[in-house]
Amino acid sequence: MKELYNCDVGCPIQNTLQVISGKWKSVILYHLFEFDVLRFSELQAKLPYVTKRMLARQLAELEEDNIINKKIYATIPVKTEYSISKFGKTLQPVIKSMEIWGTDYNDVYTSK
Amino acid sequence: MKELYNCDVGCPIQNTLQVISGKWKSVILYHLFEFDVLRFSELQAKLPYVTKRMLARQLAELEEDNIINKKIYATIPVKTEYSISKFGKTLQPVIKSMEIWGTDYNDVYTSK
DNA sequence: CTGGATCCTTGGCGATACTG
DNA sequence: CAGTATCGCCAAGGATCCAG
Repeated sequence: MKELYNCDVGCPIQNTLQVISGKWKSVILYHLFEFDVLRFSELQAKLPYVTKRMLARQLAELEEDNIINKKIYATIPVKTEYSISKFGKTLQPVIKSMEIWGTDYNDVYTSK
Repeated sequence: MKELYNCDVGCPIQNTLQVISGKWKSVILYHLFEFDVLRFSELQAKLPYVTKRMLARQLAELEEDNIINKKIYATIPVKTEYSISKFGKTLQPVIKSMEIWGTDYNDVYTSK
């Protein structure tokens, strides 16, 4: 069950949070925007501090929300590929603005 | 202690998350961007589902990060005012893009 | 290789009471 | 009014094992 933001004051931010607030979702999306298609193991490599379990959960939620597409190759061993869905691409401005800010003010936290 | 996103792969998104990932921070910022100045009790009224304790913590963290300014009037009873700092205003594109997406895709989650 | 199921620990967070 | 302090619960999340 994913966390719910029950906002009764009609704050539009809440809708966005529903989708990207997961602890690692925006980072996952960032990488997927950059590389278009990534396998599970590749994502794991990019987020080494995130456990497999959490990564799988976050991916599952993103897929539930139709933000990403999951493609399973029934080879042996199995292979999966994740990519941003058409709907997911609408989030690009959000992720991009976060990326820009994070780049501009990189020093703020690395210097701490 | 605030949660730490220890990303060693140099993902700029992480910097942004450090600042706005708190459970209610982006919503707080959204309201502060809209109203410029808000008292503690006014923020409470806008986020009725957030406990006073959590609101105070989120505000304290935002102040620590120099995102918001806190002004205390030593009257009786005490009165405080919160506003976005100069540095905090650099986050406007991020909050704004979240607001836009949330508005555009409002129906996605309200219809569920 | 890509997960799911299970167990177990931790700390996030609510409830309540207290203070200047 | 605007918080802080203390207690306690429960769910988020880690570790490990299992499976197709």
